[in-house]
Amino acid sequence: MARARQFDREAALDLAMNEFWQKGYSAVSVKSLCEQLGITRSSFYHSFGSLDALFEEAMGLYLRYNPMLELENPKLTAVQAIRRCFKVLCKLRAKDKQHRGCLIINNLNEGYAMPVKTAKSLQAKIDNSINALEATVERGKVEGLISPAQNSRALALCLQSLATGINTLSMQVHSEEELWGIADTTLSGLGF
Amino acid sequence: MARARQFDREAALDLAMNEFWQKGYSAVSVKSLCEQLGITRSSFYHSFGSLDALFEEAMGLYLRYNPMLELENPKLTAVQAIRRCFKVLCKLRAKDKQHRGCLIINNLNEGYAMPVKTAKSLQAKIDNSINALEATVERGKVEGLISPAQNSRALALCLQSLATGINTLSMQVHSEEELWGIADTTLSGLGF
DNA sequence: ATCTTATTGTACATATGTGTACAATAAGAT
DNA sequence: ATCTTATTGTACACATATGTACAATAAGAT
Repeated sequence: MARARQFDREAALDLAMNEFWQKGYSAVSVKSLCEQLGITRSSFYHSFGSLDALFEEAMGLYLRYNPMLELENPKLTAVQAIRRCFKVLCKLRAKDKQHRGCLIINNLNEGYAMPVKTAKSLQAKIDNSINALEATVERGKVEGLISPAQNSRALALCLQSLATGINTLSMQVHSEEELWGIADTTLSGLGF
Repeated sequence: MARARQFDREAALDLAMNEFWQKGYSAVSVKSLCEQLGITRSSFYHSFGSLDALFEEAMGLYLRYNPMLELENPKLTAVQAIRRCFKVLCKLRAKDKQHRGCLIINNLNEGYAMPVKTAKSLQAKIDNSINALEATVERGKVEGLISPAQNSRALALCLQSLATGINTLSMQVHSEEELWGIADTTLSGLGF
């Protein structure tokens, strides 16, 4: 059998995720990551392939804690699920002492620095979110809690816009009450 | 008298603004700017001092076209001004063929790459926007169009969140109708 | 014509970053 | 004990980037 890895790959991925989150893709270099990890670039390229491959892995890890997953919660009605989803989001952002906002949204404007494939995969995450919201609105119509006269796509865009706004504002507005105030007021106004 | 400048300073500032807008602060270097401008770094440092001084100038130029300026329009009621402001924003973002979103918001997550002073000046722009919105809500109360029972700061945060959401979404949602749909629906829900 | 001085050109010293190549290492299966 | 092979260490060859220093340039006021 071959020589074993001398460093903790999970811990390295975790650190990388945090770097991309805080500083953004184009401010993260292979060199600086390796220095923080105490490994050589040689080890890095062997384990991760490239910086953008690592970035994709980091996005994957990040999305394991995605508040939008609440939308699939089978115990909740569509409207409850949407409200819960925003509640969880506000709690999560307020709890973050580093006020990092959202990794995905923070990196949307770094497209030029990435391989095209990576930039597209990033944008696809937003599309997925919009689609999940739209599906939940549709579910709300079936459940009779949302008027079928409403345009589901348009409502989903309102919700995605709200999520984006809260994520970004959370970098400067740190109080959970204020963040939830935004969500609650806007959701109520939209009929949720 | 001294030797005259050989390049167009305004044009250079314009190009720099666009670079910061499209690529973000940490993806812009003095070297690449100079190469695009066909000037030496020597000339650059003489004219602009440093990259972050240029960035501050670029923000200043950018904000000369700020849709939030509609809030000060004396011919409009507070509610009209707020709606107009979002209408102008949607039009502006949809018209941008490069889908750059908002320079200020795009760079909020680049704070780590900048001198602290510059990062703070960036965040102050957001605070200014929130304060301008809050003042307009207050004006609406005076005009009798907004209930005095409402929390002005909370409503201002809802509006700032909406503006942020639209700015960011505009990088992927290019239709003016869809963007305005988000603004119109959300504004109506909030009572504007 | 000369002088002043902002601007420009060129060079230096240094730091950071990338990607590859190849030899040395070591875990554990045979 | 030997062998296999992923991992690690070291080095090479570049490319990119920063900030400063100082001499050369040229516009136009005197």
